[in-house]
Amino acid sequence: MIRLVRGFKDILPGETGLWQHVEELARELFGQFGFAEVRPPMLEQTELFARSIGADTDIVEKEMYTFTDQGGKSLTMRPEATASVVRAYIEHKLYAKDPVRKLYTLGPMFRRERPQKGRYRQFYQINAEVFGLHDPKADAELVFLLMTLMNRLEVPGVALHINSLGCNACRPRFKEALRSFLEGRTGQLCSDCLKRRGRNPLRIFDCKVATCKEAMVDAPSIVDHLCEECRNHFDMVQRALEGFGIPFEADHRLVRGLDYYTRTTFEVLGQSLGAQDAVAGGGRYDGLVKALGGPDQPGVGFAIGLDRLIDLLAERADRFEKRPHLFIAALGARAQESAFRWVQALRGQKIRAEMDFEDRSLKAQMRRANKLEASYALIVGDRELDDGAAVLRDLETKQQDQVPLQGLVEVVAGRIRSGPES
RNA sequence: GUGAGUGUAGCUCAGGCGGUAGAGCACCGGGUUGUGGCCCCGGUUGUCGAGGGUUCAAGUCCCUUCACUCACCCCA
Repeated sequence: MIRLVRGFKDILPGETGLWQHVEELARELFGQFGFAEVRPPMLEQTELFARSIGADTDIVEKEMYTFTDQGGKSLTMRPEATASVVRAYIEHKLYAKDPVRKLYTLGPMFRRERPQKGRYRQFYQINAEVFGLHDPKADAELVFLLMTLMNRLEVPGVALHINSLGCNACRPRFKEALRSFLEGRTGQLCSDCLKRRGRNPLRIFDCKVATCKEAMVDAPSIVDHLCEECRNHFDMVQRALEGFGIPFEADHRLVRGLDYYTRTTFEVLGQSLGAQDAVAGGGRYDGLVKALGGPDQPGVGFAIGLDRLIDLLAERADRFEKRPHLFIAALGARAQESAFRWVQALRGQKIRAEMDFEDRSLKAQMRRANKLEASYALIVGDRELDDGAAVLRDLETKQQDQVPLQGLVEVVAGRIRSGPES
């Protein structure tokens, strides 16, 4: 047997209804907020990701599906969407008509990580990006959009964390302050953190090793090192969020793994997700568009981890499965033909209808109707029945229970009186 | 890449000390019921993850391997 590739998964009937529901609701909401959908390809030139995400990041260093195609080009299955959306924004000069542009996209991403709960090698994201706005209200509105989606989906137990990472002016100064703080604590840091100290000391805030956590208790806080503009920006974002009535927690230890983020960053954490508890994350990336060869336009965006979001809603999956409304049971060959016509006619009226093709026992057919939770089962018979009157009586009582098809179908035990055309 | 746990019917799982497989659910047929959801009777289903070894004999012991799960790491 050929099995699926490690870290990949099939999304099966039973779950797809929930996926569709989430996607439909998201599309509707994004539309209401003025976002337009873009669909960039899943394959890009490798360089795009090296330049945007950062050549030193884990994603680019060891997690990308990269290969050389027959033309000798290095291509990569996208590990995230922002880079592609920015590329498209620049390439098609979407800023020309109006530099302010709100875009969203939805689809699979690929990273070759060790699979575990909430982490797959092909995973799905919904991404939203806003270009052309420096205003902190843009950050806040984007977060508001994200939390509104969580609310409409009735996602249980989520918490919003926000932070500011500063800009090119103040972040380097903070990094230095952090490094000198860590000078005296070399002995307490794990080997990973010692490496991080040189490259990206901010990441040490993330470490879960007990001694590292201890060492960081008195560490300087980024918020105390922000320049005036960044501090004001962060304050305004928080005030705007309060204005929207969104509860959040300012978390000065929140950092991001992608190099392009500046100023505002945020994360939505889901309880009950285990170690991979980030349902959504995002932030501002004011230098990215320019760095990729576009105009000097700012950006803010987020990505929702759909697989994790759906995990949080999984108990309700069954509710969104599409089932036939009506199951038509037929006894005998002639009844089968009539039933077949009926089923087609009903479908033509957008009623989900089903039947058995084999001439099986009534019991078997009823059992199947039941299993499908068809709200209604009709009997169309041309076979001699012991007590046709009883069948008819039974049907009539059911019709009263469950209205939708009254008048559409008229049936008697023993033979159909009116066909689909009548 | 590192570590731990698990791999027996479609699903959930039993299978002391080795003697070549079982239950419940599901599925199929029948009975009963006001010719459907309850109940009763009967039936089908397994390369016991894969490969090798020890043994007269291995699901059960040993080795290897693969997969899954969770955690580290990283991130959504």
